[in-house]
Amino acid sequence: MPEPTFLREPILDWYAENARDLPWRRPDATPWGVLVSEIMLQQTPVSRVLPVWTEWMARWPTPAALAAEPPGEAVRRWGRLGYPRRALNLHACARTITAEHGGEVPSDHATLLSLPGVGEYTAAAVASFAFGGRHAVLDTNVRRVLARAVRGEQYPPRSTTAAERALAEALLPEVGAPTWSVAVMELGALVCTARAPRCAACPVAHLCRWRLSGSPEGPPRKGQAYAGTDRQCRGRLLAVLRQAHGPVPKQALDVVWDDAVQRERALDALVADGLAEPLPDGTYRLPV
DNA sequence: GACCCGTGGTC
DNA sequence: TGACCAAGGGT
Repeated sequence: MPEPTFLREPILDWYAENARDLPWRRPDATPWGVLVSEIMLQQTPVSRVLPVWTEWMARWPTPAALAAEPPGEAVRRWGRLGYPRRALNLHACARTITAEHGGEVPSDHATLLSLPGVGEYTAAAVASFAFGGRHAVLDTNVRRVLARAVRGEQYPPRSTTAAERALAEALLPEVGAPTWSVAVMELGALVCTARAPRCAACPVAHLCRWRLSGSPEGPPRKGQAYAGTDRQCRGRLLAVLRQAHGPVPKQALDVVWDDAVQRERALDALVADGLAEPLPDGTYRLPV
């Protein structure tokens, strides 16, 4: 395997020339802005996050501002970003930060990790990008770049392994770790893409082990079915609650999904997740 | 580790 | 056209 540190210079030079100008990367971005961006970006493309993030920052520039709202308002303003529990998580983050951390986003990895919806990746990303900390940032982009360039595989393992963490830590420079991390992520997002990698534009194509071995196709990976699932049903039901500006009669929910058994199960799950609230009169609304 | 959780774009 | 994919996390 190529000495992994050989990757650093070319990738950092490439990033200096090709980095996108994203608002949460600007010098005036706050730790809160970074945290909001990282949670919005979970499994969600940048292009869809941009307008929602901008609205959130204008409306709720601090954790305290969001904490003052009912959780349902966060869900409503989440729009169609998907995985709406993230909106609830962000709202809970805001209340915890306001109540227990003096209104300031915590800077250390362990405390970040204790916040709802903040896992290993997000804690490392916020500690790095908002506070300059030195942490291995292993997202799907980084994992794919390292799998190809170093391990010679088309795709990384399905779940993160100890070997991947060890490699990411070994690559982390003593100085400038956050820039290195965002540079690898950017390379994965713009060049070393999952489907049709643009190897002609890649600064490390000449030492990419996967490329050098002929870019062999790995086994096909099964995607998740969606049509007809509870997830799709939940999405339809929640869309009705989001669009309404008050309680909606149950009949308004019934008309968006035919299968009554599945519909009731999904609605119960939304209530259990705190995304919907049943009222005594049989209507439903976003949580207050 | 397996499975669940939304949504829309892409080839 | 439908399968795959996108800065994951929780159970």
